[in-house]
Amino acid sequence: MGVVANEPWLDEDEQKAWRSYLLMRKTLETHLVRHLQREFGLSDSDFEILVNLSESETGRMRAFELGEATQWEKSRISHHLSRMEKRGLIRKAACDARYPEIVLTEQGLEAIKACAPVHAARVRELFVDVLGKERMTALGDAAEDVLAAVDEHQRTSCPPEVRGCG
Amino acid sequence: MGVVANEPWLDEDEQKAWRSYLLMRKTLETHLVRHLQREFGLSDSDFEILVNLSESETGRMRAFELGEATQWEKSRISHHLSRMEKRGLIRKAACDARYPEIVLTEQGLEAIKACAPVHAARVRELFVDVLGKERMTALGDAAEDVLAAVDEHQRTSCPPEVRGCG
DNA sequence: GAGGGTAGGTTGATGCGTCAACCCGGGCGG
DNA sequence: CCGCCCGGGTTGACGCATCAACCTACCCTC
Repeated sequence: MGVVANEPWLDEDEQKAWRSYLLMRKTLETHLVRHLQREFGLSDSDFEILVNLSESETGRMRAFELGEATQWEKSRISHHLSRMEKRGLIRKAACDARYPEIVLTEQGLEAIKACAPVHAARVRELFVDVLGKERMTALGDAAEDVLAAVDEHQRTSCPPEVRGCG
Repeated sequence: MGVVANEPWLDEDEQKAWRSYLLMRKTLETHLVRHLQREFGLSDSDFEILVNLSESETGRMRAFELGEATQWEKSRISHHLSRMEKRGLIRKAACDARYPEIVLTEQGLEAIKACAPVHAARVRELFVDVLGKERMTALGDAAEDVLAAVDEHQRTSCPPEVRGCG
């Protein structure tokens, strides 16, 4: 039907690059996530939480700190922490008499210690080493620029209540 | 706890670039998806199907062709097409006496015609123009390299039954 | 000290993505 | 003809992500 092809809102090169990016992004993520899941029984969300907890001084954080760190919505945090608690990866410790702290359990610590190096090696093999030092830095910078643009776009062209979570 | 920080499986620069990439990827996607959803009531999955259908000669494709085009699992295709049919964006036409063809409805066509230019403009603003011609091409090339590496990795280090969908 | 606002968190509904299991018809070896 | 596999497709169950609504302790102001 050529709805898009006949009115190229992105020109050919732009389309090509954009679609390559989309494909890479999806393929790489799917691949990494699948491995994490099959080898360690962890989802990428589990991994993200565990990384953040394990990087903290004490292995304990408030839920909303995790929210800031991960940029997730609070309800997502809440839901996911519940699931992780059921599986014994974390535990909620009521110390503040109000807001529980999220504590990394022994099991959670084992899990992250086991899978992090494997995961990192895979990231290195499939991304870091493929791109090489220079393109990595370039990509990092590019990412910052895009992030800035999105932030700007959020601030200027969205009514505040549309901006969402953060 | 410094589990990760003390044993840097990626060095500092690598981490920084990788995490910038992750953040950009998520932020950009969330932003685009949210707009698509709020302004047109379309999910990114809807959009992807509609783009593919609308780019075909006839506006009709077999489900498995859509599967190839999108790289989705067959069950995902099936589920999603059902949902889209319920909403009147597509329709299943039984022409082959066995496998139905997926047909773009009038409504589906309207939807994609309405949202594609807006979406493309946003992609341009937040991505294409931010990066500029050169970095775009560089990124496109980089994406191809990463894709190749993942393909390679799938072929070599995964047992065939783990490789998944396609 | 009563009312309102707000930040942190929970809950439920709904849509999406994946996995495993199944269905079904066509091709093929015996 | 029977049994088998295989490709295309559907289904159900489950975990995940988002949205909207709600709860609640604290703070502020009057």
